[in-house]
Amino acid sequence: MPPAMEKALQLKTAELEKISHIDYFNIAISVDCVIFGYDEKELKVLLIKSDLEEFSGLYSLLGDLIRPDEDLETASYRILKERTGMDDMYLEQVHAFGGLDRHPSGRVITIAYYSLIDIKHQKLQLSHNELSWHPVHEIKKLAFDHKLILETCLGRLQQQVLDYPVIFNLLPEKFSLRELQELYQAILGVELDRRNFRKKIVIKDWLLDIKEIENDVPHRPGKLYKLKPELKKKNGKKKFSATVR
Amino acid sequence: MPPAMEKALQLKTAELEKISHIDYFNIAISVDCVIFGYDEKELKVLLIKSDLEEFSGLYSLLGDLIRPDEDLETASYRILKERTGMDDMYLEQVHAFGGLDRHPSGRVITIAYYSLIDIKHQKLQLSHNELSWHPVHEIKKLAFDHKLILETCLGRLQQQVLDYPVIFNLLPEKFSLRELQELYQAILGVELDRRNFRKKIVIKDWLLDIKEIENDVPHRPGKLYKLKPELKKKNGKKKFSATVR
DNA sequence: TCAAAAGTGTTTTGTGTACACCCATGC
DNA sequence: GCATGGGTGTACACAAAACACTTTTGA
Repeated sequence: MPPAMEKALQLKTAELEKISHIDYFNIAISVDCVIFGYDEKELKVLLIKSDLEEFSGLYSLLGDLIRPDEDLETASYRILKERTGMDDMYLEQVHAFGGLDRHPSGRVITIAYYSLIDIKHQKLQLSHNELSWHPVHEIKKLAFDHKLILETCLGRLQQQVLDYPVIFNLLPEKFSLRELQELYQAILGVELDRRNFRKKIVIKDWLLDIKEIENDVPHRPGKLYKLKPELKKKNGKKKFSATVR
Repeated sequence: MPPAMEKALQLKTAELEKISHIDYFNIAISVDCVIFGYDEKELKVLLIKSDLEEFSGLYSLLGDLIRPDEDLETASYRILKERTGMDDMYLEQVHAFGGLDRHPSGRVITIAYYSLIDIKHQKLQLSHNELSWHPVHEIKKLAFDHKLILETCLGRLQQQVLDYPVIFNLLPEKFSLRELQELYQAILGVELDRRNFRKKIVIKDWLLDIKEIENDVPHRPGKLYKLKPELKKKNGKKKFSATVR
């Protein structure tokens, strides 16, 4: 018996004695990452072809079992690093999913995170050629309960974009207000008025005018902005002052 | 080897082979419930004296390991039922906590829920005399990482009370607007203007005037209200239309 | 000179907030 | 009649939404 299991036998909880102790360790724990990207004016998610027979032909989120010596965030960052080559990505825990039959091979409880990444970022290396980006709104069916997980994470993202400067993780460092507006529209699924959008963004005081303009556009170039550096923390939304309500 | 563990060996994940398979089952999973109540104009939480030596003298949240044959919500409801005698309580998942050293007896990942209950409800039976209600704002130290869990759940509750009619689970069926306002104040930790509060509540259209008035009050009695029955679902905030923002 | 998008301001409407008085009841 | 909270309305500030024209650039 491995030491951690021995240790756990010392746990005192109300009902522990009613069930064979070893059964409590028949549950595996995984992390699944919904990795959002933005390209061609669409919100996309990074998926992999499922390697389970039960789900042949279906795609699934990127996930892995949690190792005994790593905490939840460490596991998530490991998956991101392994799959994309990047670290220091924005990451946020969303929800735990623990349905009895969610995994065909056994009981697996998963903790879902979402992550935001610039698809065009030079460091992004999709190590595995079974990985591919899929437009979020065109996804019909995924392996496991991953469609539900995706929808839950999208909902959380939609809640957060209005109050916290997280969206910039989906854009290159320099961007125009048009690109930013198109991104909001893609995430929220609404059309926004250009003038009102600009006013609202200015009020939030997130942007730095870097005194450059677009080039290579077949029309009048727009000004470029950066996210203010002090807001650039990849994780920990607690650092931003939430909107007072 | 128990069957679920055998099954799990079939799991194919990127890094599985690098670590002894059995280690993946050295992680236990629990549920912890932050059970909020409201009494004497204070928000309270139901705690139990910790039965671990390491935490002697400290209180902890109510929790238990998840059984192999129950899903997360089932485990939470079981704990609520066992400890309070009530079922059909409002319950909401908040966050998973998985720090390596959060449990002194071994690796335990916990999924935190918060629950709302009317302390005065006739069916509430605290089965175990080590259970007691503690004012949330006076709690300084708890066993494990339960202080952090409590704060996280309180934060979530504070977010939700403004947009969803969840707070009524903390009140008796009939209540006055004064009681409701005092409850909001206790949760949010702010003073509210009485006239503005009433306007805001009326707009939300959550309340039913039941044409009764308080008695036993040493002043002019206020009107009594109920939550509209169609909003009374104990769980599933998805049923309420979220505030458009 | 045309196409495409940038940039900009005013009006209206709704919401949040601050604030004061009279009323009904129990004691 | 006094203490206590119940019940109500108005004015101001700010935010959100609707809406159109001129400017700049590349092709």
